[in-house]
Amino acid sequence: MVTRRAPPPRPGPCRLCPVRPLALFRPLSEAELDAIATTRSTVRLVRAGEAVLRRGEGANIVLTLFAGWAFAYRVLPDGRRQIGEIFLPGDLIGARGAASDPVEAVTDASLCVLSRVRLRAMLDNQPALAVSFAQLVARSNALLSERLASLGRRDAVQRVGALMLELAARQNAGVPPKDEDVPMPLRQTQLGDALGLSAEHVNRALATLRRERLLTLRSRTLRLHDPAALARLCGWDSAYLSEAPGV
Amino acid sequence: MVTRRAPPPRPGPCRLCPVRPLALFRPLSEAELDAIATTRSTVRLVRAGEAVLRRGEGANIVLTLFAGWAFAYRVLPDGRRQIGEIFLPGDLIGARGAASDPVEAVTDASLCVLSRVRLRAMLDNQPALAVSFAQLVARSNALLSERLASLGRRDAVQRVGALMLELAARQNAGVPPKDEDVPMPLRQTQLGDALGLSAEHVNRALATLRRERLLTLRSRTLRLHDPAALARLCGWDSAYLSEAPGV
DNA sequence: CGTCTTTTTGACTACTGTCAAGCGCTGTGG
DNA sequence: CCACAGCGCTTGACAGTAGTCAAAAAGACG
Repeated sequence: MVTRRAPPPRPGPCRLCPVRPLALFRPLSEAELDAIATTRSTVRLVRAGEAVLRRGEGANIVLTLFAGWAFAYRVLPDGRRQIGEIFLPGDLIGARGAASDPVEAVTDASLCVLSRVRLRAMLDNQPALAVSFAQLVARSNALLSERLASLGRRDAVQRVGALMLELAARQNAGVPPKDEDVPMPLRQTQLGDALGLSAEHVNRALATLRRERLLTLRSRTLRLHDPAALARLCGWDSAYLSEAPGV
Repeated sequence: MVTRRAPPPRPGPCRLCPVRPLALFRPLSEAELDAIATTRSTVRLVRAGEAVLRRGEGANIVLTLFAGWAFAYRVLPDGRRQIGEIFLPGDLIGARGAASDPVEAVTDASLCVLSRVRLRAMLDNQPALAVSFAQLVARSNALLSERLASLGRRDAVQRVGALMLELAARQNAGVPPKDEDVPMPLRQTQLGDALGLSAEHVNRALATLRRERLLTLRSRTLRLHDPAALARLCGWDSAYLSEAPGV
């Protein structure tokens, strides 16, 4: 039973936070951080498959993903689903406020919850924080633009390859590692929903990439055998991942 | 020759700016605005088809579109193009900084240019401005997510319909107007590049929508005959357009 | 009016989706 | 420790949507 599994790691004191360098609060000094630690309302633990943020809930809170993966999605009236942002540790969830899409956990996950009114108060007082906030959203825009290019102008094999490169790179300081095991918890159905493909076709694309000896994806683990060749095949360039200042 | 055509309107004094209610500086008082007017470095005039922002130029400047339309795009190694954000008057261009995609003018356009370092200084001093900036970036995020859903999960007719609804709504305070002429300067080739379709297929989709008496698009002018029915057909909901505070 | 761009239409190709069935791993219960 | 149940992954056959190529019609501009 899922309940038996070890829970995801709980966040500790903010000033020791291992994901802070990636997250909203990176520009703050330790002293400022201590102030926030008081402010941080709660921690949220979510199991794989459960809702991290429900429709509309974003009007009240913002979360920082501490451990685990999650994704935002939208369901069209005919039932088809499109996955938008894919969140990894350090990412900010719910930045769009009331207009935020619902978010679901891919793996068991733990998150730091911030009330939106408090966040707003903090942003009003700390311009550096507001700028950091904007930068995170700007980065998210860069990722969305890249995926838009995928859905619009890449075929199935290239889409799958480009997403694997991106997710591997985001777990490896921006560089897709060669011949190393990389966690890849997304199911093929979810990959399909993220890439605008059917799950079956994702499978066929993965088979092609495996046959070409470019990558292997088995039991939630990805291995890139030749990231450079894969990037060439997919027309993928890591530039959009850079932490380039949005302002 | 294009040069003969009347130039686009030049922006006047900031405090009288007609697009300010939509733009970055909306939260500022008239007094604060006067300070900025001094700061505003230049105005840029661009003709239809020319570059508004070149690759990498975003590292140095940010622009506010004053008049005309523009779009950001990305070119894949095989030459295919994907249009990302579509900019209308009041929109902020280049918010992603160095990572911004190149931007091209759809029509003749005029823009207010802000040096990035000055903008940064302003944001640091005016928290309201920093929050406004973050909100604009968050709104752009919402538009990108919606288009991602289009490319991933809507068929050609729905994609074209949804984009027409969005662009009509954005020119009409968020509501797609019924039976009114709406400017729609994008060529079918550009619509295709925005929607991940070939220009020919865009044309077929438009023909279908015309046949169904849902809309007419002729000589750069769009007319929605039944926005409600069109929205139903496309699974389109205007919620994502709302100016809902991102923070 | 002549030229160039944009739009339209048609025929054919190809990629991707859908439906269906079989396989396999993982975790559960005996 | 082994059989079973479920979910996820694979594979195949076929259908349908969209792309490509080609050419003509319709506008836009000088």
